[in-house]
Formats: sequence, C-alpha cells, structure tokens
Amino acid sequence: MDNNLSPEHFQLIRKVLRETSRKEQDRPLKRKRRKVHENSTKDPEPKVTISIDSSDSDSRVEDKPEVVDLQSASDAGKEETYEDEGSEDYDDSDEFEDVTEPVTFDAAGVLSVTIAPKQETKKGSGAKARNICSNEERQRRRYYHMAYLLCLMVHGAIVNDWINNSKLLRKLSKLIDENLFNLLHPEKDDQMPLRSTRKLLDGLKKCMELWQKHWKVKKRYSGLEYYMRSWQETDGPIDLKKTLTENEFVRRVLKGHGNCDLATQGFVALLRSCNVNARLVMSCQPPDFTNLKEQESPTSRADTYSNSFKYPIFWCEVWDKFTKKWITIDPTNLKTIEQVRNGSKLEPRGVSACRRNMMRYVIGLDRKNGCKDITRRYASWFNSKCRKRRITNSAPGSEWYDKVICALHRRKRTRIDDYEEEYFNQRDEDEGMPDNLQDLKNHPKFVLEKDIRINQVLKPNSKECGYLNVNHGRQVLKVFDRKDLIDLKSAKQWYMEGRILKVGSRVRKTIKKSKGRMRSMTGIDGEVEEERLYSIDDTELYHAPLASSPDGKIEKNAYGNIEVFVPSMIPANCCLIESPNAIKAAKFLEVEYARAVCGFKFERGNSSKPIIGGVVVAKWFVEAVVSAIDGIEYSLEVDERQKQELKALEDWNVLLLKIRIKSNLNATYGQIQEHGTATNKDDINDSSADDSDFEAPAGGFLPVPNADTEAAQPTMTDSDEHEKLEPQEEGGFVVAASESKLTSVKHDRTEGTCAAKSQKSLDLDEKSEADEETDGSYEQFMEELDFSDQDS
DNA sequence: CTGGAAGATCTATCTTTGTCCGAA
DNA sequence: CTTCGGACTTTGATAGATCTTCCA
Repeated sequence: MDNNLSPEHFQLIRKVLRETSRKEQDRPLKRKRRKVHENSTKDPEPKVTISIDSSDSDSRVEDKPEVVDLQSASDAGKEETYEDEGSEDYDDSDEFEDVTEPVTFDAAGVLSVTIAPKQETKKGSGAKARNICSNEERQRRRYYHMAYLLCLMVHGAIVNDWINNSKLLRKLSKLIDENLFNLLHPEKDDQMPLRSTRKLLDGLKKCMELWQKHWKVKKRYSGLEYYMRSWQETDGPIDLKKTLTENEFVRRVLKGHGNCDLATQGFVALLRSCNVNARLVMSCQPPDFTNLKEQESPTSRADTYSNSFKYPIFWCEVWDKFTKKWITIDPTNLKTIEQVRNGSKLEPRGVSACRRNMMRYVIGLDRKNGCKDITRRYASWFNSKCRKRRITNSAPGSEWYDKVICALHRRKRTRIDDYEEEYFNQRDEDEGMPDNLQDLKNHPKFVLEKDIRINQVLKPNSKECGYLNVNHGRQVLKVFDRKDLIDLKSAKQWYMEGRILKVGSRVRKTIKKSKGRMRSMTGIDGEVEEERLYSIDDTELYHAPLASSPDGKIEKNAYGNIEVFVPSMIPANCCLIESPNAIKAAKFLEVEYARAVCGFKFERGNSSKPIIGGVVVAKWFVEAVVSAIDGIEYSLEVDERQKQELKALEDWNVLLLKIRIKSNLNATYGQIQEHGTATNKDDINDSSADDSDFEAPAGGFLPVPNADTEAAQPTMTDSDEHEKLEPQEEGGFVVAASESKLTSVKHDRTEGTCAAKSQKSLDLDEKSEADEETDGSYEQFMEELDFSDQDS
C-alpha cells in the first residue's frame, strides 16, 4: 500500500517548498522599481497550493489554499512502482537540507504539501513600475512549474493505471458487439492497405458514437480543472473536498457520469476493453514559468468559458498497424478523428484559447504503462515556439524532465516506438524555417547571420539555407543551418579542456580582446590583444609526459604543480588520489608526487587561487599512498577520540577538584552550611601527602590511580557539590598553599569571616596531571576555580 | 493584432597560481 | 625560528537576454 514515487519527485517538491520558505526571509530586492501588489494587505497567511485531483471537484480557484495533493493508486491496492534512478538530482543535494515545511503522508496515501505564501513586495520609489517579478520569484516559479508538472504527470499515470482495471474492462467490453469488434480489428488487406485503415477508422467512429450515447456529461467543468492557471490564481487556496479513488472512477465510468475528461478516460478504457492499443493522451498545463509578469494585465482575465475550454486536455490515440501511425481521437470535446500530418485540430489556436491551454507537454500513456512525450505530434511549431515554453529550455531542466519521463515509463522499447520516433524526426524536418526574427532567436536548427557568436564561425563554403524578409520586405537576412557553425576556442581554453593544438593547425578567427583587468586598472588600459581561435579539429588530446620509471618523477609546472583539469590530463602511468590528506601521505612516504590543480577559485578582487584536488603519483606508489592515507585518517580519528576523552576527563577533574576543595575546606574550617558539620578531618590530612609534585601555589589535583575512586565518582553531579562528601582516602588533592596562608585563612575563619577571604586565597589556577591509566601523557589544563556557589 | 526597432535593464560569463599576520 | 591557516575584500567589462514602448 505504499506510494512508491521516485525520491526525486519528493526532492523536487521539497525544493519548491524550500525555495518558497527562503522567500520569507527579508532580502534586498535586486530590482528597484516594482509594482505594488494590490492584495498585499489581505490575509496575512494565505496558503498556496497546487491541486491535482482526479475527481471533478467543484473547487473554485479564488481564495483557496495551495496544496499539492496526489491521490495515489494505493487505495485500490495497486502498487505504484516508479523506477528510481538512484542518481543524484540535478541540483546539489544540500539544497534539500533543513526543510521545515510540512510534507505529510496520511494513511490513505495522500500526499499533502502546504506551501507558504510568497512574499509580497513593496513598491519602489520609482514613479514608473515595471511589471516584472524579481529574480527570486522567477526561480520560485520555475520550481513551482516543475512540481506542478510532476504532479500532473504522476496523476496521468495513475489514471492510466485505473483505466486498465480488469473489472472495468470486462464490463465495458460488453458494450462492443461483434461487428464493431471486427471493424476495430480489420484483416490486413494486401492489395489496398488503406482499406484496412479505413475500416479501423469506421470502427473508431462507431465507438465514438456509442460512447457519446453511453456518456451523460453532467457538466463540463466546474472550475479550471486541468487548464492552466495564472500565477495570481496559484496564490489563492484551492479547496480539495473530493478525491477520486479507483473504485469511484470505475463506478462513474460504467455509469457514464462525469465531465469531459472522465468521458475521454472512459473512452480509452472502452477501446482497451476490446484489445485496441489505445493511449491516453494528456496535455499538461502547469503555470507558465516564462510569464514573468508580476501582475496579469486586467484584459487577460476577460476570457470566455467557451474559448478557454475549447480544446481538450485529455484525448485518445489508437495505433494503426497498417499505416504505422497513431490515430488521434477526441471523443467528447471536439469529437474528431484525425491522422496528424503537419498540424492538429487539437492544438489550441488564438490568444484566448492559449491563455488557458498552452500546449507544451503532451504525454501519451499506453496500456503497458509506457509514458512518452508526444508534444511533437501536436505542436506544429515545436522547435520555434513550443520549445521555449518548456522547462527543457535549460540543460538542468531538460535533464530533470528526461528523468521524470523515464521514471514514469515502465515498459520496454517496442517497434512502435521506433516508428513514432521516425515520424517525429520527419516532423522536425518538415517544420521549416520560422518567418520572423523572434522565432529564429535560439532556434535549434537555424541561425541568422547576425546571431553568429563572436567565438563561432561558419564552415567554409557553407551556404545560407534561407532568407528572412524583415522591415516589410525592405531587408533580407540570410539564414544559415546551425549545423554549419563551428565553435572556436583559444589555445588556452582548449588546454583547460585537456586539448592542445595540433602541429600545423590554422587560425580560424582572430578576435580583439582587451588585456587583463589588473593592467588596465593600473593605467595602461585601452590596450587590446589579439586572441587566436581554433576549432576542435585543430586540436588533439593532451598527453602529459609519463612519470620516470623507477623513481616516479612527475613533470611539474612553474608552480610545482601538475594541471589536471580533466581526467585525460593525468599522465598515463600515474594516478590521481583525491584526498585532503594525500599530500601529507605522499610526503611521509617520501615518494615522488605532484599536487594536482583541478581548477581555480575566483574570488576577492582579482586574485584567483588554484584548487588542489589531491596528488598525482606514479601507479606503483598508489597502493602505498592509499594505505598511508588510511593510516593518517585512522590516526586523525584516534586523535579526535582522544581529544574527546581528554575533554571528558578534564570535566571530571574540575568537578572532583571542586568537591575536594570544598570538603577540604569543610574539614579544615568546619561546615559552613547550616545542615551539617565538617567530618573526616583525618582524611584531609592524609591527602596532603603528595604535594611535592605540584608547583601551583594554591592547590592542585592529583588523579587517583586507585580504581575504586573512579567507580565512586561518576555518579556525582553538580548538584552533589553542596552535599557533604566523603573525601577519598588516596585522593590526590593537595592544598599547595604555604602554611602561612593556610594558617591565615584559618585565623580568619576562627574570627568568623570565612567565606570571602578564604576564597581569595584559593582563587588560583589549579594544575593537575592526567592519570596514566586513562590515556597517555598529556598535560592537564589550568582552570580557574570559582567558588561563588559555595557561598550559599 | 502582430512583429520589428530601439532602448533600458538585468544576468551570466569570463577571468585562470595572493598577501599579511598571528598562532602554534 | 618556521609553518600553517585565517582574514582580507567585495572586480568589472561585456555579451546576451528580455523587457517596454512605439510604430507600421
């Protein structure tokens, strides 16, 4: 009954939470001018929540808490086993420490997360406000987007699992009569394969009609459901009254009650019930992280219901084995069947429709629990427009998304995947060149001549692959294929990657580069240096000179180090040992070694420091050095333990010393406390036998070698100090004060002014030595004794 | 309504081997 | 005396991204 989501899902959620919590702290705003948030004076603790609910909850968006709610499939007894990559999240793991927000699982397997509200920001003094959120908010939105997307995808996978419910499929299969079944499974027509496809399409159409009769759409949507929310709408709390369970899902599908989404999911179940390879397709609509507006403009709220929900979130795909293509069916919303070639009817068009339904992540969930991103099929301008709005627009985001897809994809690769991939590649080819400047910026396939970077150059003889008219046809810009671009680097930059120039390599480009800053700051600025750039083809892998054979001497640079920026820079017969103690170990063994510079640290002015990542030693010394490191680490550990023991003994010493001094005083001058009198005067006299060992003028402590004293002492606590104690027979306590001092104190005591003066005379450093039995020969600390508590 | 030009503003990148002084 | 380690100080130019405003 466990909800076995991959840990990285939760890490992500924690990250979002952490990001939000970080916002609560006060921090300087980077942007000076910001728009005041109108709602800043409302509820001091509004909750922010993502609601992913499988039921058609009637929650309205406004004024609801923000909660992530994942209804797991666990209540149906099905195990959700998502693959765990085991690898680290793309972000540093320490990012996830000290998470304080509540992330709780209740017994029913519902994960609920409460995200603290984002901080409202004050308006700057500037008269003109920029409607852009801060950088922190930008990051928060990114994480929020990811968490939201993750929840949606997991939700899709769970619903897809429900669709495979055997009871549901058994009952639905009765709706399909034999004729219809045969239509859905046509014979292969060798002469005219299209005829088979035709039959299949007919069958699907009939299924759709049948389903429309079966299904009574009670209401379309009561809230925003799975449609995209604006950032303002994610602030408000969302009430989650109902959560759908698998049983409830099955019941509703069989009854034919529910909204469009449920109807489509039911339709997929219907097709699967007669063994059609049908996919549930879901277009995930997390809030748009590329929308950086602090506030939505008021006009954008004026979207009509029909426009907002015109295009579906869920639809269906059926595999046509004759044409080797997926057929798209939207049985409830647009009620269409299509074979997507260059554009789909399901792709939202128009500004108002895109406000609530921005096609970015379309995932296909098949009957074998496969999960694929099939956005390519439906987005006609995937490379130029859609790509920019996806979290995959950055490398870490892309990595994360791949991991999520991979975790949800729980089947082996099939031929169908190959065909689909081929189709997607073809679509990429066919997409063509964008017809405006904006879409050509950062386009994965095309590049404008003016957008070629300073360290890039076109391949020789490469021709432009198209033209772009700008300025109403008054100007024509050349467009090149990105494949024809070559990245260039200077010799030094190549060296940092472990590559050196080949003999006879030629300069591809020469750029002007202002000289180092340090020099320009001293006054000789304006000097420019030429930087020669080379392509990767003009370089080869750097092979460091080998260590000399018997003694293992390694060639070092002017600073006595060896540069190991990449692993390939280690000499072939050497090894890099990455340990902070490696240098010590190599020194100790007196073998040849070189400190390895793995990079540089830039901070504080213009200074940079090399980062020593360990030592490089010849391979035949590695074993010795590693064991020496082990030894060093072990001895460090021992030292650490000894230090702890010493500290403990010292603490005991202080305690005992205080006790003994007190009892000695009590014995010598009588009990001060009202409840007793001094005893054991004889013992005290005995204990002063060893005072010759001490130089301290006023007293000291000699640890007791006898075992029974050690047994007796550890039960004491500070509170015991005020009790009358038995001085130890062999105790090492010595009042090392001179006789005269003691007598003078005694004298005072007899006159009845005990406390103040006697303390003064004893308010001296006490020295004691360690017991040989406990551990080694170390010097005891000097401790100033404080007797003030004995005044009482 | 869309897209381009120009300007404003912000962010990311590139940089690529210190010195002084006190404690141990 | 040497050695070790922490404090010191808080760069700065520039390319590129992304926003706004205005206009066609």
